[in-house]
Amino acid sequence: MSIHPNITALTALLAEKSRATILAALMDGKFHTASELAYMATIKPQTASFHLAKLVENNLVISEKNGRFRYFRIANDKVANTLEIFMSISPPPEVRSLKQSSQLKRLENARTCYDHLAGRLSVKLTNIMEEEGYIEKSNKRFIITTKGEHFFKELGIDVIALSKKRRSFCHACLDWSERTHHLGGALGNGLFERYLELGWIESRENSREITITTVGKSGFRDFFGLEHDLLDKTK
Amino acid sequence: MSIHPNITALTALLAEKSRATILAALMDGKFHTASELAYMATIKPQTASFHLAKLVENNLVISEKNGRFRYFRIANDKVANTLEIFMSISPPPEVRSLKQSSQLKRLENARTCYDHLAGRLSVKLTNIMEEEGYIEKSNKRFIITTKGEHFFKELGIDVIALSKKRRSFCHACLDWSERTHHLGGALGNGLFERYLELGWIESRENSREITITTVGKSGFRDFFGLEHDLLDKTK
DNA sequence: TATATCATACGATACTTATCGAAGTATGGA
DNA sequence: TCCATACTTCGATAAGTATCGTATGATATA
Repeated sequence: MSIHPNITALTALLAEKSRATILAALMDGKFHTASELAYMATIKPQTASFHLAKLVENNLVISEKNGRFRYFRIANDKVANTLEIFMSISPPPEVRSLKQSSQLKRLENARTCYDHLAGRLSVKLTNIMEEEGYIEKSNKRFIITTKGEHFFKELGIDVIALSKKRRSFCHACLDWSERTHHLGGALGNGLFERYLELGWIESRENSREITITTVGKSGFRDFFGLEHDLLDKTK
Repeated sequence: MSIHPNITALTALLAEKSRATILAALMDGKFHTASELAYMATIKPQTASFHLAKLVENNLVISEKNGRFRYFRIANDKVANTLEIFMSISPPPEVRSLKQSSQLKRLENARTCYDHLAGRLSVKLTNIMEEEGYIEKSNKRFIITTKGEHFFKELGIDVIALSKKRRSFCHACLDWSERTHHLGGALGNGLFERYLELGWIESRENSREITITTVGKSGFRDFFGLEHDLLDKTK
């Protein structure tokens, strides 16, 4: 007898090309309409609807109705995290073009994980925050120090408002390209939104790719002491 | 377009009950015959053969012929590690009996991960070795210190012989019940074999479960300073 | 009110694949 | 040499399911 025979329940959902494509598309953390997802997976809307119903039924995806549109999104950060794991485990696609290769590199450098930053940039920033004593790792989460409270306030983040949100506040999220932790949860999301607001990073349409702007380079250097050269070098 | 659409290749193999059962059975790191696996998955030998061929074809499993028997085993520690992840992600089975519940607890306490120790015991030992300065974590692996070389020699482990094996020597293996790292690779395997040899632990037939003997309790206390009480308490 | 758009429901179809019986191959022992 | 055992190959079958055409319901716009 096996120990965890339930593997099939989850994997069966991912073992289908169309569903996998839909989920991968949703991994940018944004809402998408059914037609949009159908187009991305190159299937008819009925088929997408069929798959989305299954994903909703199994609590991987939630939907929100708005007028005649229905918007779909990954259900929660736990699901997003699990999908990140699956993606990192699965063999990377054969690199056919130079374009694809550099796209992969950029993804490893900085990408979204559901609703916060992931990749090399995210891990670096998290490490710096830990070294500087803004946050401390405790068990499987981070806690904010008083020094950290000042830092986040200066950055323009309302820590108190964030902590009131009904979700894990300061979650240590496993980063799968870097094989270590980065900051997730409400604070991770708050930081991500703030970077966008400040124009430090830019999120591209229909992609999880994140680009660091010139303003961002200065910002991350001034606030975090992050030398941007570090990011370009692999390991 | 998705980034890693190859998820399907792996998940499709795991999405099938019989194959999942076979793989789970093989996760004890030992060789098993085709008939044995067929029996465990409650399918006919032909069907098992069919599945095993697929698993071999996709490099998840390797086979070795010995007389009229054919022995199957997980291909390598990377595959084993990946399967560990899948198992930890998938929802645990509903606990129906007291027996099953205590079995689960014992598995979380100490089990095999392919060919080395995993679970609470393994993580504790790894932490101690790191704190005592026998090993140091560097990037995604461990390195042995000179102090550590003495320690392992005293334990009766030939570090030099192990380092000559053509496999990752001192791999930091992610532990999925504990959500942190434990020691894998050739050294992890060497330690595991040595514990068995010393009679500190016992491996049960057809199970990944590991039990710590009375001799083992003293051994782990004397050599590692591990108080066995620590293991019984959850977190 | 009429019409176009978005999404879902239903039914038919075609494709995939897990399963097993029957037959075939390889090996070891009597 | 003969037979039992272990495993694989082949072919047939049955079950599951992804897909799409058609139709229906809901909503926005004109």
